[in-house]
Amino acid sequence: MLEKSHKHVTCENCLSRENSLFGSFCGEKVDNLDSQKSCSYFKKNQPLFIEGSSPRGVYCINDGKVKIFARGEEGKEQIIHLAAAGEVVGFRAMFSGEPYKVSATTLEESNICFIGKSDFLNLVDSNATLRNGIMKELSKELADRATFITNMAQKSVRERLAFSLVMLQDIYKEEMINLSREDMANFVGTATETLIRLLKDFKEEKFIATHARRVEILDREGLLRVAGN
Amino acid sequence: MLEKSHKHVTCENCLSRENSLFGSFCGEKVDNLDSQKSCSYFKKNQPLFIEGSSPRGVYCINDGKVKIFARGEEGKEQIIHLAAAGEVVGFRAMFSGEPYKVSATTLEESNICFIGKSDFLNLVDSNATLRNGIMKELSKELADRATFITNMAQKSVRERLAFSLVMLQDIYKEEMINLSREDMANFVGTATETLIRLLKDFKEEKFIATHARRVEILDREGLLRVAGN
DNA sequence: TTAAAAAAATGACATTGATCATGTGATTAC
DNA sequence: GTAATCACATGATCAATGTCATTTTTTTAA
Repeated sequence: MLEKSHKHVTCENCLSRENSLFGSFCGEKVDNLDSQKSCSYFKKNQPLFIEGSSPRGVYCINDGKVKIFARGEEGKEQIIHLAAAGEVVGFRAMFSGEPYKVSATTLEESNICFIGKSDFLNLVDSNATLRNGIMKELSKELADRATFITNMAQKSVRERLAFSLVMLQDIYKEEMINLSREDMANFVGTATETLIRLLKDFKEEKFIATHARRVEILDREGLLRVAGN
Repeated sequence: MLEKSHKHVTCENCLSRENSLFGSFCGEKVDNLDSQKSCSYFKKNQPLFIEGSSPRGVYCINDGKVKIFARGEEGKEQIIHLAAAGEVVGFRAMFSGEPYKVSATTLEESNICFIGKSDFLNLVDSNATLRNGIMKELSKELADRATFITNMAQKSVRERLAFSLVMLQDIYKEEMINLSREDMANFVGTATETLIRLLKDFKEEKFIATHARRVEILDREGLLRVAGN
């Protein structure tokens, strides 16, 4: 596995920056950003921030994956969003002026840069392109969540799992999906046992294959058909 | 019932404006806003915009209520948000640059003002307070939807209905809740029959009373207890 | 390498809540 | 005023899915 802990990252040659909120930055803006950020290595299952605490800044994922989740009453996690390289997480609560309503934890070892609250807010104030990018991002995510809610309310677990697997493939790209069954269940919104049973069904129906915990998508179209999308 | 069709509304003395996104406006800004808006009367169940169409501007509710909903596969509505006087609806899609992913329809007769896309975007560009208000609003709503998703995934219909009734009371204030059983079911995310049965249970347990279709909350605390919040 | 712990998998069972059928009451249109 | 339509309500049924118990496999740590 990639040894992420020794990577040295500058914003200038950060590949993840290209598609990120900071993708429009160039020249001295990049240098400026680089001087404001601090970069650190996160182990698997290490929290970036937790529900109830106050935001201190934003996290820009250079490499790795992060789950954003809320906790229901009995403490059960509901994963709201999975963030991959290039995504900036944690800025929503900074605008709302309230403590975090969700938590963020790494799903694998990750390199993640941090930008302090005031630096970030100054950037937003002084850069219209960044600002528009953020408004666009917030709006898109709002639309995504409307779909999420509708799926949750109207689709069966089987349909939601099929859809989730396709989404997961988009996040994991060429890699195989590598999530614990519990996390997967918390993403789909079901019990772990139910999730495992349905994965088995999908395996028998040749939609997927499993290699230990890793899941390989064999028939994306088929899954989309099951999902009814 | 109030005869809303003949109201004449100016932004200056619009009570709903106070708590709205435009609450910070004063002096010529208000006059300016007033000259840009057009105000119209909407009948009950009249659409403001529908899923798939492109945003032409934003709608500011002076009086009345609006449901924001998505449609699932078989066309079943899922109500994502209920908007009351003072709320501005329809601006999210304007920032995302995509067609509406949701629809908006009045729930009762309403007075609603319209501000065209370019006028609104100019306002946003030139007014930092408005902009911050919008970012705050978007972020808060994002957090609300995380809770919504978690409730959907982890709570029983009974718990969700209890919680929904409390939310509805906050929207209807001193008035009684006046929603069709179908709309209520589409808000809670259940079948109409199930909703009706549970309302009956709550009636027997003295949490609510019904007057024809109207629902009166008798025991808000009790409902919150049932909801587990 | 092996023991211990954690995660995954399977089975049995109970329960929720959706669906379909039907009836009753309220509102609308002519 | 009456028919027709729509919303509300209730009953019966059953599949989907959650829960609890147990076993097997995988991972971790000594």
